[in-house]
Amino acid sequence: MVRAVDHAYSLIRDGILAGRHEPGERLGEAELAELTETSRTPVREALRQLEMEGLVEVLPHRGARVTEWTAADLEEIYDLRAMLEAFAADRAAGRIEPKDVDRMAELCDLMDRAAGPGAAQDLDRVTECNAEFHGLVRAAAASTRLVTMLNAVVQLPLVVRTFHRYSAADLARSCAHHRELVAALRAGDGLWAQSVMRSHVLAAKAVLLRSAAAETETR
Amino acid sequence: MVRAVDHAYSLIRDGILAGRHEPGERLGEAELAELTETSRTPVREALRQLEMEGLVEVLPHRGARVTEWTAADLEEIYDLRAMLEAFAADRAAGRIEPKDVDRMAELCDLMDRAAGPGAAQDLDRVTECNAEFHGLVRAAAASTRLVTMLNAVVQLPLVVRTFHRYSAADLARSCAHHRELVAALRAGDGLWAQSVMRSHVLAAKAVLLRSAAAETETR
DNA sequence: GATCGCTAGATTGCGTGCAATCACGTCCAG
DNA sequence: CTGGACGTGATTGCACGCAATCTAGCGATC
Repeated sequence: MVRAVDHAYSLIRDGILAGRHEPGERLGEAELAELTETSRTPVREALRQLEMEGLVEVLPHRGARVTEWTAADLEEIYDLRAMLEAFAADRAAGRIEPKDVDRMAELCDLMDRAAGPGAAQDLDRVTECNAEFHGLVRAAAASTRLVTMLNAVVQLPLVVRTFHRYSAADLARSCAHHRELVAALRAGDGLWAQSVMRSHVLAAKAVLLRSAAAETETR
Repeated sequence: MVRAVDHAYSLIRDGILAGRHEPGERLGEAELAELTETSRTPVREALRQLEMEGLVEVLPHRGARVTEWTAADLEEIYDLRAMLEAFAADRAAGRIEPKDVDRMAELCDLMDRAAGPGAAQDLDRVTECNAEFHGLVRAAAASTRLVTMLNAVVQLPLVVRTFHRYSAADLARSCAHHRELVAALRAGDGLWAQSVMRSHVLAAKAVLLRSAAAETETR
């Protein structure tokens, strides 16, 4: 059996990311303890951890709430992420192993297939491959602190189920970025890798803000 | 009375930063509970928080230790910090209030005086002013997540009492950077501010690595 | 003599009880 | 009818106890 803290942590975290807990919703310790089948102690520690990662906000004597994001927050987060991912790509270019680059190329193929139009399209699979792809870059950057920071900044926008907002053109551009990044890493060119990665994240930011604006329109 | 968690947190944190706890030293929960005059519960929460900030490492069932830093770690941290502080300076250039820029200019004068040679030199006072100076930049950047990340990355090197390693020339350059940053912010030029800030942090990194190398020599 | 296993002590992980604090509804005064 | 004080219920913050796990020291076996 794993530790109760980790169990509670991933259960609460997944609950937020999957949308089972609305932003702004109150998270009572007793309630979560029942949900995770543990006591309040591990729940409290898990909440502290989630607070550090920005997924929840806890106020003294007032409990925890799921963090709410404004459009300005999202913009800020994506700018931060663009910078951090670019930095990671730069470092990765000088350290990544050929076999990891090969795996990234494989993932590109998988994503191409899963992102293709028609009934076979499987956006959840794309999300999965995308996560592994970027995970390889971060791992190659070999910086524990950078990874921690990126985790904090990357998980948040997952709440909005990003790929479902992508148009066919957006998806195509994203795949092109991935392939170009593989080329840059294979060439060991940090400046190139960094630049592609920045474009990649800023393009994602544009998609998100566009579709967020569209949502506001229709209300 | 403030919360026991905060009390324990700052006490342990200060203890590490002031060098009362050696890197690698084991931090027992019972021991810390006695030290902070609370029970193990708030100590545990404080340790979790410190782990997130990278000051301690906790292993399951094996307790917490003060984090040890290698030269490669320090280099990595300063590169990260250079990037984050530069980003903050860029954002600050577009948002900072004139009165805050004025205060920064004042702080430059104070630092000049405290850093001057002779018996009146007061490096702790320089450290203090320096902290307020950079704090104003970060506050003006208006990004809670960025501030969190910077705190995590800035506190760590404080362990090594940075300014005491500065030569007269280093100090002079640092002051020049500060004045230039004030000019860039007053001009509202984000690119300039960003560039100066990057230089400033990378210069600090060079000082640190140089003096760390010298220490290794003499051993 | 070295390595492995075992036992004892110590330490962490977790559950639970109690006091402090907060939110909310009610009552009273203006 | 509105504003404020008060009381009650619910929730968090903290202390403590017990069980699970780890570390260290000792003895046995190869």
